[in-house]
Amino acid sequence: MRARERLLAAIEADLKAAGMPPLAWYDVLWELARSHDCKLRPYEIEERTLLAQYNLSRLIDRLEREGLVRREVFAKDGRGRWVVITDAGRRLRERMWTVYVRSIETHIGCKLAETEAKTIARLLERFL
Amino acid sequence: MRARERLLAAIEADLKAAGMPPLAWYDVLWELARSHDCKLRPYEIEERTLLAQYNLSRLIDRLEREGLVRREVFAKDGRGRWVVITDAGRRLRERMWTVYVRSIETHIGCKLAETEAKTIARLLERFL
DNA sequence: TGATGGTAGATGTAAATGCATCTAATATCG
DNA sequence: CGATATTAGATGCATTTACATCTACCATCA
Repeated sequence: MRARERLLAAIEADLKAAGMPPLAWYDVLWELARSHDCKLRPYEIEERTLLAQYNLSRLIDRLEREGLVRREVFAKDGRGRWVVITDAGRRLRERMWTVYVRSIETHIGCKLAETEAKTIARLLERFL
Repeated sequence: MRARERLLAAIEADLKAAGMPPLAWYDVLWELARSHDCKLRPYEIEERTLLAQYNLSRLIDRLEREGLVRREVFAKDGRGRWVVITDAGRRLRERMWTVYVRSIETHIGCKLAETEAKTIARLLERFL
């Protein structure tokens, strides 16, 4: 819990210092960018990011307001929506990644050997 | 990050189901209860819990409003305060612990062997 | 001593979150 | 078919958090 607190604070600070939005934006944009058609249903984003439904709904509002994603109708089910990443969204994600990857290397990579990182991942994935 | 998300959600849910306040309250009460004189300076709580200063200040407001802690003057430095845990605070912490410990056992203990838990702790403490 | 800078903690305001609930659409089953 | 239940996502409202700044006090040093 504490390690996560420290690391997240450091990474968020790096993003902010580079004039970037919060990490949660990255997570959503990344899930969209790597998805099959660059679009996902809100509930799929929810599952992948573990964001709460009502938080995600509003986060999508913000992303949409910034032109990073677009909501489209989901024809097969009138209740559903597609969330589609835009070119601007894709570009922002890439720019965020250059900051993020450096941050990961600085705060995490240099403190863990490959095998150690794998060990942590193996043990922690039991909780998922 | 995800493991923490899942675990914290589960633990918070257990606390809430038992009619208890959030885990952050526990953390503060616990730091106070185990401190030398059952009192700490706000900045000490901040260091131990990693809560942000402005969040802690308001969390202490809430705890004080509930009669769980008391703010007292810190004679040696007029800028400082003592935060003192009250009997009610101590009792609440104990009641929270009975829920919390069960929650830890349910969600964590049964999924990790002692040595595995120690491995995680050893690796993650590099970030602290 | 008194100007300057730093520290401890509080707080106004804006933004985000949590909770409960709502709307609209679909699924189920008599 | 029609009533009822369920699901996807949005939203009103209260609480909490973030950011910036403030107040009060202390430390330093010319």
